[in-house]
Amino acid sequence: MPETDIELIDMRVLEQVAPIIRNAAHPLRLRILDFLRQSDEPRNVTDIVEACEAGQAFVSQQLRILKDQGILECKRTGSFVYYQVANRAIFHLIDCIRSQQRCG
Amino acid sequence: MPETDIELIDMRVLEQVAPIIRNAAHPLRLRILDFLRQSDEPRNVTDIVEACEAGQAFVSQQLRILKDQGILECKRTGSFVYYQVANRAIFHLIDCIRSQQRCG
DNA sequence: CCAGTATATCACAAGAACCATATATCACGC
DNA sequence: GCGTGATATATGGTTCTTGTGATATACTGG
Repeated sequence: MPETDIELIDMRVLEQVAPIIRNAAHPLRLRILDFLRQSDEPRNVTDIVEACEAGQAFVSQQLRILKDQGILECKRTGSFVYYQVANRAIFHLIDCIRSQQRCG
Repeated sequence: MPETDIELIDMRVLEQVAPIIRNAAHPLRLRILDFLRQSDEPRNVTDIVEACEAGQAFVSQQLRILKDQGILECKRTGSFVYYQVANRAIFHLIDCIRSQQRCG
């Protein structure tokens, strides 16, 4: 019975990481991340809205959520705001989904 | 401007996968999954409760959620119910967290 | 300053997630 | 059938999430 020497991930790490993953795990937000991943360059909000086929306000809110989690970062250029992925660990998630396409 | 030939993951796939990831992305559920991953053999509820340092009812609920998502499966042996990971894609998640320990 | 486009925020109602407490079921040995 | 340990479900208050419509702010060109 190998039950003594199991070392689990620190609960504090889990508590820190869970909301990040959880926040990424939303259809629209995954789509945004996928779009940015495929684009391979920063994209402005209008482009993202188009790619997502969703309302502007809603997309903007999702961008905010992703930015607050440190998943995205953005920079303003004139009247445009360009977003890109800041935490590349998220690419693991996207790539995993992409490579499986039938996880569940 | 490379914007035409971007092929995004099908929205239906994202809608299917998102809740699975979302449901895994919870501190206690991640801990359960981590524990089962490290154990490398099915574990009964009491063991899991101990490893998680959480209430029995609560853990049982989380197990149910994970099972409903197809992430876990279980088999009964006498009065014990043994759980194990059914969808090994989840290990990517765990391993990713484990290897980074400072995603965010 | 004004009009127009780009982006962000607010407010809200419906619904879902969280977690605890209490209670139920199930299997076993006697 | 009874008592007990193992596991599951019910219930409910609180908090978080979702997606929408309205509105605000930021920047540009004229």
